Amino acid sequence: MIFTTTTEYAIRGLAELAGRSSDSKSIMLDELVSGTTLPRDFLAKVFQRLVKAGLLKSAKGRGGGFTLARPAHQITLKDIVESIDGPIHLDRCAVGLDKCNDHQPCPQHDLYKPIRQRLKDYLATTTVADLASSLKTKQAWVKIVEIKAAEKEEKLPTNGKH
Amino acid sequence: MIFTTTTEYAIRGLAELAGRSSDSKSIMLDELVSGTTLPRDFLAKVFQRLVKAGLLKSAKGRGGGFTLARPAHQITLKDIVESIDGPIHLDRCAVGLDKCNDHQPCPQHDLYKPIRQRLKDYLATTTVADLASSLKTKQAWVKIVEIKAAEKEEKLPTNGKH
DNA sequence: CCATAATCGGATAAAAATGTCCTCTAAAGA
DNA sequence: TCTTTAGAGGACATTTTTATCCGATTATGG
Repeated sequence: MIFTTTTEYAIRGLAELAGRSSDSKSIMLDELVSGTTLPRDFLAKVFQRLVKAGLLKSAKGRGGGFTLARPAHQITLKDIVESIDGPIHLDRCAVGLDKCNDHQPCPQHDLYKPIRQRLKDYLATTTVADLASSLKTKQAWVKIVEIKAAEKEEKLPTNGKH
Repeated sequence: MIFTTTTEYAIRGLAELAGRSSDSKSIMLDELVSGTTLPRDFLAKVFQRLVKAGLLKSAKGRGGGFTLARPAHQITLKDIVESIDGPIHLDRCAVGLDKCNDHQPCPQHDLYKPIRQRLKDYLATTTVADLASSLKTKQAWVKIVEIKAAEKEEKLPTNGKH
């Protein structure tokens, strides 16, 4: 829900990119996806689109790779979604009446409006920098859990499972 | 966004059903879709699922058709969505980290949470009765616009377009 | 009990989304 | 200049979603 698979790859890819390149060095795809579950070849296609949309810069050949076209805090979720899916059309009527829009609202339309507005705000204000930071925090979190699990394993060596 | 095509058909179909059967008489598919853009055969499949999910009752043969399995105000959007897509998984991390959930949240997760909660509330509180009422209001609205357009047409008979 | 009328359910098709592979092109460095 | 390295982009494969069709099944009414 909310995002398509392709869009999610774009989001994750950009978050990884922003998180890994401390300075503004370019990063290669192979490096970017290592340690993640991101599908290398498909992400390549997605990144091509992001390059054309102006969110990424790419360089061929040796020392090539990808860089953010502008600072991470200036790339929003909205930018990403629109680069992939085209203009966001959250304005459609929930009931599905095509002639329904902000100028000709149905009651349902108005009920849904505040939610839609919140979503829009979220998409417009959340940046790749936020995502990268979230990603790092989360990765640290996962690591801690793994360490604790390993410690537990040591104390219970009888159970050979996994 | 938000709903898949199939889910939207389900929503629209149920709204039509609730709006057309003043009492609890059953309605045939052909009658239901007449005057709408709902695809008859595909909706038939969708309705089969809703029957199995317990939202609709169906009757074969003469005098058959579909009825709501319970009062319109007791069928929520959530019920519909889950009948089609299975349990709603709005809880996935926006960043796409699979190990992220309410017990192991990442920062992004918490930012998105209030929106998700609002969406859930909307799905849980909006009923087929609401949708049917919205639909009727809207249909009346469209009719008024058509009439006004026709009046305008009479005053400008030179323009033969349409 | 037969003709009719309606959904059910299987088969199939068409379209869109997702995923993979391979060659071309551009850039860097020896 | 030649070789290596990286993304670009076309072709193709797979999967999922959406759509259509038709015979089977079930019920009604004469």
